[in-house]
Amino acid sequence: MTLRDERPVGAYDFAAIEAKWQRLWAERGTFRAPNPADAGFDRSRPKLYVLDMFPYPSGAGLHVGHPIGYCATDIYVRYKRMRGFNVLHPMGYDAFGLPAEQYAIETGVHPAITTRKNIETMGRQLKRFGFSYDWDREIATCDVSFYKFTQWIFLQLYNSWYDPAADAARPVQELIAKLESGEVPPRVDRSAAEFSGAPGTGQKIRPAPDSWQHAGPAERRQVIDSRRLAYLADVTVNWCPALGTVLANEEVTNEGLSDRGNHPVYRRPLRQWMLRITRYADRLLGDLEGLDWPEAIKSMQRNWIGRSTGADIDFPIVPVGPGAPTVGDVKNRMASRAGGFPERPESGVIRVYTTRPDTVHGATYMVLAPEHPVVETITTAGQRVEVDRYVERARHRSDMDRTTDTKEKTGVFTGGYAINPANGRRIPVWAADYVLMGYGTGAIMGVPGSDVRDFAFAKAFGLDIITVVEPTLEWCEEIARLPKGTLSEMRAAAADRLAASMERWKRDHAVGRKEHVAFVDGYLSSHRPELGLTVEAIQKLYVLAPQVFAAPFCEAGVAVHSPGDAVEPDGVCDLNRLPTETAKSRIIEWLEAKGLGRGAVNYKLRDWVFSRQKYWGEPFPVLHGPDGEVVALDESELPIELPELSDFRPRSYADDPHATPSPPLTRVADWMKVERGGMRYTRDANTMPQWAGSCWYYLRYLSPGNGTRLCDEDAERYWMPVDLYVGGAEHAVLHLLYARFWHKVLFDLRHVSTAEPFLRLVNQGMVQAVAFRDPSGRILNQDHVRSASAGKFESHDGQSVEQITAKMSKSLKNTVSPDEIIGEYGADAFRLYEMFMGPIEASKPWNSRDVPGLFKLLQRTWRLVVDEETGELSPKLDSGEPDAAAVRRLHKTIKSIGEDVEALKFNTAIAAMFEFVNEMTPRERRPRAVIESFVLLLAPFAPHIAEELWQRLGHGESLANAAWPAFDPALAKDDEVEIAVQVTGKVRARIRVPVDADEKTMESAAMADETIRKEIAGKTVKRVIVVKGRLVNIVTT
RNA sequence: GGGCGAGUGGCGGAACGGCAGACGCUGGGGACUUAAAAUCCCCUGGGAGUAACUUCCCGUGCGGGUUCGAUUCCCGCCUCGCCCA
Repeated sequence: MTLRDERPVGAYDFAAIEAKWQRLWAERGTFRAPNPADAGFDRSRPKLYVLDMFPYPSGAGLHVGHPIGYCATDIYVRYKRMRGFNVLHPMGYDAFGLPAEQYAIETGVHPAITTRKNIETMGRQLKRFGFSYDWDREIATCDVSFYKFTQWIFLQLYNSWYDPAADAARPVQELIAKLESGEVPPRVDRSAAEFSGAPGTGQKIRPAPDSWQHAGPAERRQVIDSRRLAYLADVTVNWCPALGTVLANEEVTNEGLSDRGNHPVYRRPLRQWMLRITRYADRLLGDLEGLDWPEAIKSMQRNWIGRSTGADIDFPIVPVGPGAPTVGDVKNRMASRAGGFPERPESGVIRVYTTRPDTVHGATYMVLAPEHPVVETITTAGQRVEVDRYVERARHRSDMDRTTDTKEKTGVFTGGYAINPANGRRIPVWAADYVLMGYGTGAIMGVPGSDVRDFAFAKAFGLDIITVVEPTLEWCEEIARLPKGTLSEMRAAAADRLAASMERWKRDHAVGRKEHVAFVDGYLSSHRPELGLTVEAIQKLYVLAPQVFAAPFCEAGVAVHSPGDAVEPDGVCDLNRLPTETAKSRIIEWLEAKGLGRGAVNYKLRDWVFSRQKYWGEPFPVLHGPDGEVVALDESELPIELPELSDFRPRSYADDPHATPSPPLTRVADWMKVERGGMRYTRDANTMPQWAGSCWYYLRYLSPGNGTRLCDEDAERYWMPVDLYVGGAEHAVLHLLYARFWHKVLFDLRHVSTAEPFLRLVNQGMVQAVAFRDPSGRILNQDHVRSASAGKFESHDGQSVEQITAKMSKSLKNTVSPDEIIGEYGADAFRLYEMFMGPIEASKPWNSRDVPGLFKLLQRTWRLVVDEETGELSPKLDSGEPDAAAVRRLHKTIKSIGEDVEALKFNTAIAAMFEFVNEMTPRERRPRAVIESFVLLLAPFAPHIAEELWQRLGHGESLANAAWPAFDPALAKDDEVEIAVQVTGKVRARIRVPVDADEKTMESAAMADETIRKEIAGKTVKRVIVVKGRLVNIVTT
């Protein structure tokens, strides 16, 4: 006989109840949200758009971590519906992407089929939770009806340019008009991405035409194409010939091999679609201010955008070879830059970007990224072999690896020299991979006295180090503080170390630096270890001999040696004794006046590489012409459907770094070839990255059936922006930044009405797993552990084990499927437990042992209403006038739950429910009106049982739209409260006073208490602090 | 290395600068039962003392500070997590 058969007829049968109400909600369309134009729409109600980050439909199904955010938003929207809001709460699938394609390669099953199947499975799982989504609005990004508009948005990007005058994206037609009128000069806008330096891949950049009128069609096209928000460029990518694809940085190991398969990866330029997100950097940065997002996410985005201010400076290259101009000629040419600072660096100069132009006098060398085009031309015959070898090796290293400063610095001297424009000094030009082509101009001025990496580089290769910023005394104090030992030991060690390195330095650098040598000698004689190292001595030492230090001073200070003592006096910019900020603006003024440089803003943010050499994604709606020209398709030609393909494998090129990748789509020959107007075109064989669909899916929910527009205009104006967006913090940067970017483009082009898509963002925490560790360090899953006594656990073989928190993972066998929990306790109990675990933003461990507690709450609620033996309403329900105590408890509960749900503090809201049920359970008479109100309070959290109880209590309508119980503060108020009486901060007594007793009354009641009288006897009362309704603190001497 | 966040009973966690540990789990005791399960009630931070308690002491990672009063605010340190490098 099973347990189930023994249960009384009226027992809480969650399985039947949940199935019944899920069916009824679907049949009745309870959660259908009408759009403004639809029947049944009520404009008098306020709107609320609550969005969950949609899932990728993986074959593995959900584990208990996934739905935690969905539970939270469902409670919130169910509550808001009861408060009279029109709620939009949709769900869909992020269905294009790599895992499906990977699976297809392994099994040969078409990704469309597996994806469809996974969506069905996941949909079934999601529906078991009883979420109140409007399922009529379900979308999947891989549906043609959806990606038609992803392609449409791409066309919008392609057909737009960023108009600096409007500070917005505008149609390309406007650019053409401005070019024709001469308002905009016919300049080719080359991006840093395109300026990748490796020759021979892309189109030749033609020189800018003198005027639009005289430009030929190809020149005109280039001017326009170079301004589009979507453009083709040769960018440096991680090319893995063996896998036949380009890899993301995360997919490349530190050794420069592919994450999967350990194949060599090469950094090489490849022609890719790029999106000009960098034009939006300032707006993406500025508009963060108005968003109600977690500070951590905002700062991650700020960090990612990485705006910095500084200057671009041109360093002329010292010419070599017979008949070359002299250094003097070059200086003269630079001095006569009457036309100001050129927009693009002319040949013969190296342009750098620096955030510290004030330190330019301290630039003692230059470094070019190995990919920099000047490396090719500046390298002297003698250095050629070494440079080529170095450049080749650098191609294998990832950016991450190259810039990690724990690694030894590498580099090679090119043999060439440049001239420091600030002081006329000749300085060597190096190539080194710690400089990246993608940041700034791909070249830097080396200022070892003021930059950590330059300092390490200069030390490693014996380059000059000059201090141009005097360190602050605070910094010198830090330096004087050494880790261990007594003060005198520390000083002795510091002095010995300094003395030793100074001796070395004296040997190497004595010539021509009399002052320095004199100082060092003086220092050694007067600051022997026993005398100690003063902070002032350290400061002076750094100014004169920075090379003896372990690290440079890189903060703001006061300029020195700017210029130093050995330069030509005429026309230099004197920065000495200026604080860093003033020095920066002074030198920028000077550089701009001379045409040698200009103030500049730089971003870490790069333009977005938008092509993938994959099959399972959105095809690009463009054609490539025979001359390399791009023809964007007309909107009316959309969608461009992804063609059928049976072999998804990318073509492998063994280990040929120069092979051209051929994405899977190139194999669909008849699809690739297009003929129109007698001309032969080919399609673009790349597809869009997985981010594309998720960049705008929230707009498609607004009217998923619309076949002609991405969304209805009036629906967009009504529902947008998203009021609350809930999802994991792992999307903090990429998804949320890309989506904001697309949204702003659509906003500029007047397709949407708000500048930002997501007003409020909440990140749910991760769900971890409870695990146990035995004395040998083995991790056990909780099925192999039993609890021995309070807090003590032991394994089945009797060893005592320790409870720990671990990641939920398949390998540890500690994943929990929601299906198991729902099967045993029901969806309502599951939802309650997920929310009771702790604050929504916190990561916390799942503990299945705790679930029955929430199940019991529901059972006890059930028994408040239903007599289990008979299945009838409980005879203890009392239809008479509710008593004051019950009413008071009810109103306290209304207040707690209401406030907590508004603040998304669901764990404490559930605690209030426990308190209510604990108080009602022992009662012989339970006021029916009070219990009915409680059922409404429970409804957002445990909707199935609440609907069932509501119905049994005689209500014909669903409570989904019933009014939330009104809170009356007067009814929630207690008559008396217990307050604490402290004597000098220590609680000595607790007394009861009327709830609105004033300060005087409270004080005299406290003074009247016997223990307090004894406590303060013989002491002088200095002061009495009274906090109304809380405590009295008597301060005695 | 830098930035951000977090450290509270055996566990998950509560606490507008005002009685630390709400609420749940675990554990203990009791009622009901022939018995068990279920259910209901009571206790459950540590220590000390008492015949009884309306007793005392300690306690929110560590060390300081501000305050009548600090889990909460400020400074320094330690540990863990996340992001960036």
